[in-house]
Amino acid sequence: MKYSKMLIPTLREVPAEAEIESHKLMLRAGLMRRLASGVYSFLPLGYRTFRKIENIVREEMDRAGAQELIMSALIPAESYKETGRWEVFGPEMFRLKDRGDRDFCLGPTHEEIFTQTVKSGVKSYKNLPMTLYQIQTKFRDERRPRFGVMRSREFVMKDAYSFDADEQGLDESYNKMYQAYCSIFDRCSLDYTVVDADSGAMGGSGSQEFMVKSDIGEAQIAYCDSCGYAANDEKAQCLEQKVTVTEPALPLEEVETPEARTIEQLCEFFDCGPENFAKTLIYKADENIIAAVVRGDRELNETKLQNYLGCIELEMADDETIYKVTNAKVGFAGPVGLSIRIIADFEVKAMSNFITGANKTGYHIKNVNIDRDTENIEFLDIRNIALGDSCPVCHEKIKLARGIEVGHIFKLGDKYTKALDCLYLDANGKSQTMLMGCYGIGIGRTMASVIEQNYDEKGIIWPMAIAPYQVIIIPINISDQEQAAAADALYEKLLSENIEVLFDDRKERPGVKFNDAELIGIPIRITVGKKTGEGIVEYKLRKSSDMEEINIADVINRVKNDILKS
RNA sequence: CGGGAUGUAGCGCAGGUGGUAGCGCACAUGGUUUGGGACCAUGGGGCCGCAGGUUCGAAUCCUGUCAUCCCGACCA
Repeated sequence: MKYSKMLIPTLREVPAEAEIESHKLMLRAGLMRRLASGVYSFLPLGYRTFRKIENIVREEMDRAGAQELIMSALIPAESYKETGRWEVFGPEMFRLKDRGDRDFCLGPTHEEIFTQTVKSGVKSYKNLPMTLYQIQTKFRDERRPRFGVMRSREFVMKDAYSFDADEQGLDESYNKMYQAYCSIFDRCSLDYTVVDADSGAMGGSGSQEFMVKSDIGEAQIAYCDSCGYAANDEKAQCLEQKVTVTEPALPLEEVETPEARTIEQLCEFFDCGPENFAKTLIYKADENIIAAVVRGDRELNETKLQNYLGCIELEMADDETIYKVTNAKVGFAGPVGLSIRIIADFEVKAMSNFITGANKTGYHIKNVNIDRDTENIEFLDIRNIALGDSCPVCHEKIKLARGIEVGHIFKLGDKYTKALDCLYLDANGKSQTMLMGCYGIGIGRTMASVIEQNYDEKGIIWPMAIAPYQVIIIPINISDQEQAAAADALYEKLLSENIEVLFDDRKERPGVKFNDAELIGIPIRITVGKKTGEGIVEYKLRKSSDMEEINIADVINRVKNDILKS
């Protein structure tokens, strides 16, 4: 392709809308433009990479035996009403009505639609297992779209759904997808980690996320270098600590703490660290009010608590409710003398002579010992794992990192197939419910993650497999007959060898061309300059700082070689 | 949804005691240039987010509204 004919609106300056590197670079390199918050258009250069990622996904899905199809993004409400998700999705679903006032939505995910399709088309165990997928646009009206295409409201996702006769089959289908995902992300040159994820209150026997470690990631992951354990922090298990030091239990003492209600204020007031407190959080779990107690310096893990309680909704209680159950304003709740159900983290059991709220506005209690001072407390793991905690597998120190979720694989079991009566007849002619798995990859997010891991101060450094073009030819002076002719001949030659080449035929100064080539991240750069007469051109890889002069006749082989090697 | 900030040319920004708009880059034309974002000259481009209000007069002051971004909350 001739550069002069292409729409590549590179920007020198960073648009004010972008905060993170991948977002800035995607705008600066002319890969995409914003249309509305969380809605983006891909421009020609960006779309080439986008399609390459799609194709890698497609090839690996096909190789794993999955079949591609495409569903409508416009879906009638009935499809979601049967499983209750028309309500569950709430305002996150883009809803609309047709001229006859019938409810529709733009699909946020397609479990129901695939299940219906399989239900009507598959009747016998002989047709199972079956895995179907699509690469299609999803719509979610996110509360807060952010970081460009990382969290957008309209995004392309590959979503696959497997249907099996039994658990063993589901495991096999799941493992095939796991392998396919590894191949996909390997081919995209992504450095990723697979972590255990929470499978939600609705059951399911397993779920894993493919995470790209990055400071801008929205998920916290815990991992262990010595045994390889890795989990999303919603899932990462905190071990029950052995009680090692036991101070003699001191008598309870009520202390007036008029202006201290946060842990920070209390530390100052009592002149001690946050680990000497236990904080008591009042929650509304469906229709019940409960208290959750964790050490002062810990974070409550709502997912763990919700899974334990088995409730549909879990939210912090409002001030009024807190006053009703604790007899005190917010900030003075404590487990001692509290009459509602109390769930405490394991760690609280190991604490001695700690401080908690007194359930009396303006007062705290010192020297609390949970076993002595309270009863009927349920102890379990309800806190977030923290740096330096023990690995639940090998007991070494846990490390923390942030991650971008680029893929998620999930054993759904019979959640949807049961609700929608997706049945098959087994070998005995008996009706059985199919078991389902679902598997997603965000295409745009994957693209942004690759950039997040592959850039320098000059711009993007595309891995060969997904670069918009493999080679860029830069004639230093296009007005120079000899250079122009040599560059053009080289261009035609590369094209005839089916190499994807961008020919920078613009009448620009060399600096402009070099800077654009580096910004858009083309892996191989061939400069046709003053040694053209001697049959010499310059050859440089984007990812390396070495530049060498090679004979024009050797270029083709060199390029082919570098493409093969990558 | 709570907190914070910003809307002036394609991009980045200035202007602000009220008098109908400016800089850099980009763009167009001509010329000089040609190995790391050239120079000179000329030129095109703006309902100053939108709507009300105050005023003889509003980019500027007031009110409302919309949009965008950041932090948080929430969430397949």
